[in-house]
Amino acid sequence: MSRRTDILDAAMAEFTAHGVIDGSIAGIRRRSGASVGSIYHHFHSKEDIATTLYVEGMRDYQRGFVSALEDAATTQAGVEDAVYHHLGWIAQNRDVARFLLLERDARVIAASSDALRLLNRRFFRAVLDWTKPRVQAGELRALTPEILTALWIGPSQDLARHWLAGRSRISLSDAAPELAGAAWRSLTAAP
Amino acid sequence: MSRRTDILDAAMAEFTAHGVIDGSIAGIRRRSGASVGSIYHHFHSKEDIATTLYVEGMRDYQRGFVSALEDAATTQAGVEDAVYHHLGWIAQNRDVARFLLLERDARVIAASSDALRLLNRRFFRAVLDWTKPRVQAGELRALTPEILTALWIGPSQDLARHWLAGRSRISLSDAAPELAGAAWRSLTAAP
Amino acid sequence: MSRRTDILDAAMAEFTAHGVIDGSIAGIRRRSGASVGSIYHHFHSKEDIATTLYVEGMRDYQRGFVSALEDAATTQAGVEDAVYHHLGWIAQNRDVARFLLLERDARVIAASSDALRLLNRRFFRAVLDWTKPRVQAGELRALTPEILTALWIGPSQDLARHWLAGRSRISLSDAAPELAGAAWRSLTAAP
Amino acid sequence: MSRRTDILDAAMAEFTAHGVIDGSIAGIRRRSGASVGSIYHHFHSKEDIATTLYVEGMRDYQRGFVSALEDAATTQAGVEDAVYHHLGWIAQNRDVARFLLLERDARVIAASSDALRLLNRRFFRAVLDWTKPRVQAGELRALTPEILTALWIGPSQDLARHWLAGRSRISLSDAAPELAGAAWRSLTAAP
DNA sequence: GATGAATGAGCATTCATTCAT
DNA sequence: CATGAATGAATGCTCATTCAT
Repeated sequence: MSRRTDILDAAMAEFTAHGVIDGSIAGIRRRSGASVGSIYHHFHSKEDIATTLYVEGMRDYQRGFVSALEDAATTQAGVEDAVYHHLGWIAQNRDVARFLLLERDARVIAASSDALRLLNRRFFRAVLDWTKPRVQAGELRALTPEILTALWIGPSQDLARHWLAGRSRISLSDAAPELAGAAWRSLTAAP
Repeated sequence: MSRRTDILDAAMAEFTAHGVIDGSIAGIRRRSGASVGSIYHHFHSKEDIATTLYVEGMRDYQRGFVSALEDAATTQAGVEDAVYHHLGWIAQNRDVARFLLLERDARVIAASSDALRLLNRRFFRAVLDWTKPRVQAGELRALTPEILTALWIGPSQDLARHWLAGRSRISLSDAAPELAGAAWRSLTAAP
Repeated sequence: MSRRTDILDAAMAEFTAHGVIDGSIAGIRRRSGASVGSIYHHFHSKEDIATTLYVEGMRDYQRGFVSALEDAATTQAGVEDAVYHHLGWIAQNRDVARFLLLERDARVIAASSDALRLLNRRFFRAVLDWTKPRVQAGELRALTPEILTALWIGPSQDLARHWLAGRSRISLSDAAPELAGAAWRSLTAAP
Repeated sequence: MSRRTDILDAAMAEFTAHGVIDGSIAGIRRRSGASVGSIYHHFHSKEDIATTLYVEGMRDYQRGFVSALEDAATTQAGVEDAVYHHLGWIAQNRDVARFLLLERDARVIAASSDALRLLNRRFFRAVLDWTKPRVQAGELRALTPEILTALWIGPSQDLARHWLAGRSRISLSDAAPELAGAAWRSLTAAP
């Protein structure tokens, strides 16, 4: 089990350094100390490793997001806590976040992964289960899921992307209150 | 001049299909009809081609953005027109937009091109020149440039990203009014 | 180990036939039966292969030279035996010798190999250790190392070069007594 | 005519810097300012340029060598002056000398050149015409041409090679008297 | 004489993956 | 479980040479 973990850690570092496409098995081998054969004993392919990392990272992120919603006392607290979680999780998990947010190669993150598809379906369902009654209660505006997501998380996502790329001088936690407030206003203000 | 243009067009198609890293000179050759040698006669390297495309695309986008601001009669119109331009330009230039927004090698491209750096500096300067007096006049809130951008364009960016990846069922133009309105509220509403 | 040796043998043949620069990995592959990947598994680069051959050849030559000196009963025998060894070794190792003497990329090879630098330093030291006391004893003339080498080995080197290039009709062993005698006279005759 | 000369000068510089094989037409174009097409208007091929340079350099060297022999008052003066000329010419024509002495690629210096073959034949004939009567007169020992050359010029050649490669700390003119004297003794001393 | 766009064969090197031990 | 030698397709790029203008 240790070997497997070593390999995943090494792969995370390798992919962080070079991206999934340019990251090499040789690099993972060097960082992990495992032999090529051993890596292929634990994983089917490089894509398998990338998918595993992607899914595990995504699961962790989504779990926190849903928890933030469920633990919130009010609708406003839920909307805002989700933003705080988003920014906080990214700040706490720079490497994984960089991987989840900046890795754009569709072939690699493979919607081809059944695990990932299942994960996403459950996540969207959970978020929808939380928002729907609140929309019906008039607490949140009626928006299509895409627009709702864009208004809610889009700004944080944009800032995080620049921050992860090293192009932002302000910290995510400093920006959080502003972005959380804006999200709440965007999801509630009359048009 | 025709050859050079043919090559750029072919490269755009090739990079759209496979990304910059996996897109091959062989593919560009096939699509353009030019020989390998001819391609290298006109460009130094594959990255040079990518950078050229990137810079030309970015210039076109930024020009439209700044025009939207300068042509606007009021501050509100400027903020909203910029959002309309953002979404409209992406819808009109799918391939280029996909290249600018989804290309994971943006770091490589961005870092290597002096032309791009200059372009971006001028763009940010122009946008700042437009917003600054309006902030001082109290028409826009005083926000750090990063947060201002995130609130203004972040939601549109997020939606466009999903749309370009084929994961959105609503059209960008349908979403535009909502996002434009939200941008204006985010940049003006009292905290 | 066999594979590695096969590759070195094939490379020697390839470089003999075409030189290091024009000799190709494809040629080494064809001659050795090894795959491209296997060649690169054993060596870093084409230059690495060339350097390895160069160093091993040089080591063998130098070992014989020093042995000739150390085994000689008298100073005259040492000087002359070294000449015999020089010509004999070249005659016995045509391919390697051609590689060591005629390879125009010697500068590249020489400059890049720490192993080679070390080898040469030890060789010059060993030769100096043998000559120095004999100079002090008045058996050999006091000459700068460069001139000593030129007088001692230069004529043999010149003849060997022509012979290796196929431009000499006389055999090296036929010429040896004359060149050995001349070397001894050059290193001892009063100016 | 100027263009042709420019090209030859540029080629000399290019070949000096990179060798004939690695020196490129592009490099000659850059150094000469001539276009690719212009270069090919004046010369058939890269090899043609190399051969031209080689032959012109060789002609100049050989002319000086034969002059030294013919102008000498005595046999000893002739033998020694030839050595002086050899070292002096190399010191005065570093680049050309490097090209003539270090360029070892047989395909390039092309014994295939009729001009070069003719040149060499005449040179060897001229030298032989000078030595033969002096051998018959007992002034020089009876040696095969190869060995005679090796003893006469070999040491100077060896020293020059190291000097051209930058591996010699003593100047050629400082070494000349010693090498000239040694040459005379080698060509005359009783065996 | 001069220009430079075009050609395409050829090269060194990389890398995910397989498999015998 | 682990090792590392072996595979070979694929890639970006170079460069001497040709030729229409």
